[in-house]
Amino acid sequence: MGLTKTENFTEEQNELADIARVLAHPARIAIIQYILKIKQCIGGEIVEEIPLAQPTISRHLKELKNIGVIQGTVEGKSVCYCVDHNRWNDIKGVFNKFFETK
Amino acid sequence: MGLTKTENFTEEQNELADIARVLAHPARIAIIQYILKIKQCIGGEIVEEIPLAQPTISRHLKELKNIGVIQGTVEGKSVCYCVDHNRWNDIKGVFNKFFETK
DNA sequence: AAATTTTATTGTATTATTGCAATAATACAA
DNA sequence: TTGTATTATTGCAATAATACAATAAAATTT
Repeated sequence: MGLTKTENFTEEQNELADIARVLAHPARIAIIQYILKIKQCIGGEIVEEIPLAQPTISRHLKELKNIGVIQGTVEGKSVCYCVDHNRWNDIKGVFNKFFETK
Repeated sequence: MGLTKTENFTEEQNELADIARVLAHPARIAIIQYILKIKQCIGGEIVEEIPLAQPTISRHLKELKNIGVIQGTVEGKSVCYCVDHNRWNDIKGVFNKFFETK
């Protein structure tokens, strides 16, 4: 059917799967790493850094914003992106908990 | 196109994305957690535990085997599944490295 | 050998994802 | 206001993923 039966699983399992889905693309990994490295940047820099078309980057940024791992602030014509470190730590915690499953 | 341009990204980025893709389904999370909890079990037990049809479970198990996080050993009519703890630790390491990005 | 049990594979339908081109939207500059 | 720069959205095509029914495959049991 192509439709995940989320209702059969716990909130935690769905949350982890949702985050993992967003991390499941190398461009999105690369975007996170780039922003972490240079602390903050405008969208155009990401488009220059990642060899994909601007609309495609825009979609990936949207997915990353959806799970809150990055945030974009409009600054004139540009949008300044940075990692939300609180959310980043939350996500770390979600994975750590999973990996420490006893 | 629906076709990820993996050639544009590093091996590390692709590896992390590949693992994340496999974790990006709550049933696969649930399967890993279940096997970790009871140490080992046969396929039929997983089919009873997870409310999805047997062929669907079989596909999820195949994905998990593909990244090596679980292994299945044929035992008579059944297949005994367990987590490959070496690979499990590798995967932990891949995520830890990512989350420690400075 | 025939029936049974257990798991894997195939076929099919449906939905999701990825990517780019074209275009829209927004803000600043001239 | 017109133009320019930057980012977001839409439309479309191609591919991937999810799920179940049906069936196949392999080993055990009767």
